[in-house]
Amino acid sequence: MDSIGFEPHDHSSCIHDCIAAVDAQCRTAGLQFTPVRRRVLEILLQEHRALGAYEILDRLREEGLGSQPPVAYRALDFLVKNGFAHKIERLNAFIACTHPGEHHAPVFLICRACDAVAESQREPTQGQLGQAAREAGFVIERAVIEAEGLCPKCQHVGAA
Amino acid sequence: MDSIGFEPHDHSSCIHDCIAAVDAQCRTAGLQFTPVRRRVLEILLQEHRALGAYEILDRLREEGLGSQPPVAYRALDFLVKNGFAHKIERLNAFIACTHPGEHHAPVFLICRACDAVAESQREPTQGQLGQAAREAGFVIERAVIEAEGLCPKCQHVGAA
DNA sequence: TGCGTGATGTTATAAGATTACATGGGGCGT
DNA sequence: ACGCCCCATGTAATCTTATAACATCACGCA
Ligand SMILES: [Zn+2]
Ligand SMILES: [Zn+2]
Ligand SMILES: [Zn+2]
Ligand SMILES: [Zn+2]
Repeated sequence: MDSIGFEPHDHSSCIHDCIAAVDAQCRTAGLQFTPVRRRVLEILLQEHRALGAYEILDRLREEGLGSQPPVAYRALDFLVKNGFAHKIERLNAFIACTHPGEHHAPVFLICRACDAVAESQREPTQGQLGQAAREAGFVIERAVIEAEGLCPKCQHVGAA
Repeated sequence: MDSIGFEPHDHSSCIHDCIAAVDAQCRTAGLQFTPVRRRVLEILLQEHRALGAYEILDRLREEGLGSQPPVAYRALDFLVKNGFAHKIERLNAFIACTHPGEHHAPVFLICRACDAVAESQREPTQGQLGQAAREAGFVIERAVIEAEGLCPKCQHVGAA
């Protein structure tokens, strides 16, 4: 569960740890970490890539956990609103957060070849976006920062 | 047609100049700046905000320039591909470019109150996104950088 | 027990985007 | 002039993504 998602890691513990962390946070914050919500987060955690809402819904349906779009969207809304997952605007898809709960401004690196997505974080009010905003007198409340390109693994595949 | 879109400016000349610039560029590059494509760009230029494809299509339909989605999407594809317009992923909407033709990496500031959108530009491989990418060994090919918040005008309206 | 709040279940529909196929005009070599 | 290719456009149908609206249920609490 490191900040960058392209390196190999112990994935089963990655899932388990993250669920446990979110579970604890929900308890503390008085949020209901219900079966559907938990399952959706697990589904997202199983991949380090973004899943569309309807892909998630398909899996829920197979498991008898709900079959209509609002079921998936509501669970995703909950996860996103509370910082346990993020929406990748560029893909209209969702991904589990790799630093759940911490107040953060995520930055995504999306591999166009293998679809892996890495999450990093940066302070958005600093850097070039912050500078552009200050010049314009604009107050940033939320920032979408998503880069598309090739992850380390896929660069080597195509290159000689 | 300055880089930041929140300041007042001579809008009619802004439209005219931009169309003329794109027209010249198309001629140079051997691209067909057809009536539909021109009209879509004009429609986009009339607002400094992002328009959905179907909003554009509605206007085209009123003018008898085409009534089916592909007409709008094809014109938008042309404009986006050639750098005359941009898609705002966060809004699923499109906006005219304020520096048409120049090879550039746009950064958008979106006012959530009045929907105005300002385009600025920064070199994406520098700054914090570039740093995150380098740390991960990721090669950026394209970056979506969109900030939501309040423009200068709308900050003063809400505040006392 | 009765009430309020928040989660779910379900139907229908809105909004955004693409596929596939038909049509039509301009340039070009013959 | 003719046939051909390329590209833009016209049109129908379909697909994907997302939300609105309303019914139901379970829990905590007065
Ligand atoms: Zn995160
Ligand atoms: Zn990859
Ligand atoms: Zn631009
Ligand atoms: Zn504003």
